[in-house]
Amino acid sequence: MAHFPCAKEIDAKEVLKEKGLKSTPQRLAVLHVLHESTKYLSINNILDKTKEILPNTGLATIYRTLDVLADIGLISRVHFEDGCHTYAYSSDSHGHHIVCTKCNKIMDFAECPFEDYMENLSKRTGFKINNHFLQLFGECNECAGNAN
Amino acid sequence: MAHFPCAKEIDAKEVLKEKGLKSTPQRLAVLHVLHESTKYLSINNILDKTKEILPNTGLATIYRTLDVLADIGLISRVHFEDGCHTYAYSSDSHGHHIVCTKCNKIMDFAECPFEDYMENLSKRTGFKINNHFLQLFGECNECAGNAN
DNA sequence: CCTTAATTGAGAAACTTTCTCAATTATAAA
DNA sequence: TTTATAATTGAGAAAGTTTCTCAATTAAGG
Repeated sequence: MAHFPCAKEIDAKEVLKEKGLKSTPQRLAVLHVLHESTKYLSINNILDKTKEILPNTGLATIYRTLDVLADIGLISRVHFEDGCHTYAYSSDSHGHHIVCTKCNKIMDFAECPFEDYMENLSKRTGFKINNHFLQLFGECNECAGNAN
Repeated sequence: MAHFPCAKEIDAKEVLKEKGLKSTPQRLAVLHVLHESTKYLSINNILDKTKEILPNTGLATIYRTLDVLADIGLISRVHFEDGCHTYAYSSDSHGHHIVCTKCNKIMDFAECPFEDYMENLSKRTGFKINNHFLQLFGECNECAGNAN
C-alpha cells in the first residue's frame, strides 16, 4: 500500500470513520490516485491506476468508491461537455441555470458575476480562461415556501 | 407544426442558416420543447415531447439535435450530479476546478467569488440557493505559452 | 480473537450513446 | 417552378457506460 503524503489523505480515515464508513484499501487507493494526478482521469484511467496499487480492484468498486468519496466531500465531481446528460433552454447565449432540487424547475439567468474575478484568477493560476460553467442548485419559492 | 411564440425560436432559423446548417422541423421542434418546459427534461422526456409534434422522430436525432443546438448556443448543457462522468481531487471541500482544454490538466482553487452575488440573485429569483457548481475552462500556462 | 455489518469482485443486466446507411428533405441555383 | 446536391433523418445494430446481484471477504468494535 502506498504511503500518503498529504494531510487530506491521512484525514480520509477520520472522515470515513465519522460517517460510519469503513476505511478500506480500495477507498484510500482511489483517493491516492486522484490526489497524485494533475490531469483529468477517465473512469478507466482511475481503474488502471488503482490496479497498480491493488491489482484485483473491480470496476464496480471504482464507481461505488467515487460516489462515496464525492458524497463525503473528499473529491469533487467534474463536469465535461461530453459527460453531460441533460440540456435546457437558455434565453441568453451566456445563460446560466438555477435548478430546484425538489421539483426540477429550471430558471436561467443571464448576468454573470465573473468578469473581474476572472482577470484576478487568471493572473494567479497562469491559466488563460476561455470559458466557464456555472450552475446553482436550490429550492424554488414554491418548494421553499411550502413545507415540502 | 407548433407556432413559435418566442423571438429566439424565430431567430433559430437565422442562426442555423448563418452556421450553414439546415433549419429542419426536428431542430425547431426540439428547441420548442425545451423552450416550453420549465423543468429538467431527460433525453427520453425530450424525445416523447418532440414526438407529440413530430411522431416519427428518432432517438438518434434527439442526440444529434441537442448537440447541434448546444454548439451554436441556442440551448445550454446542464449538469446534474448523476449525469457526471468524471471526478477530481479537491484540496478543499468547497473546491472548484479549472481545466486545461488542451492537455487536460486540472487545478483546483478554493476561493469562491459568490457570497454577495448569491444573496442578490436569491432575492431576484425567489430561489433559496443551497449549492453551486462552478468550473472554468481554458489553457494552462504551458499550453497557452507554447504555440501548441 | 470473534461477530457482524459493510464492502468487495465478478459478471450479468440494464441503460445510454454513437454509428451506419439507405431514404428523405431543405436549400440554392437554374 | 424544377432540379441537383449535400445535409439530415429514422431505424436498428453496435459500442460503451453504469448499476445490480450475490457469495466471499474484510474492517472494526467488543
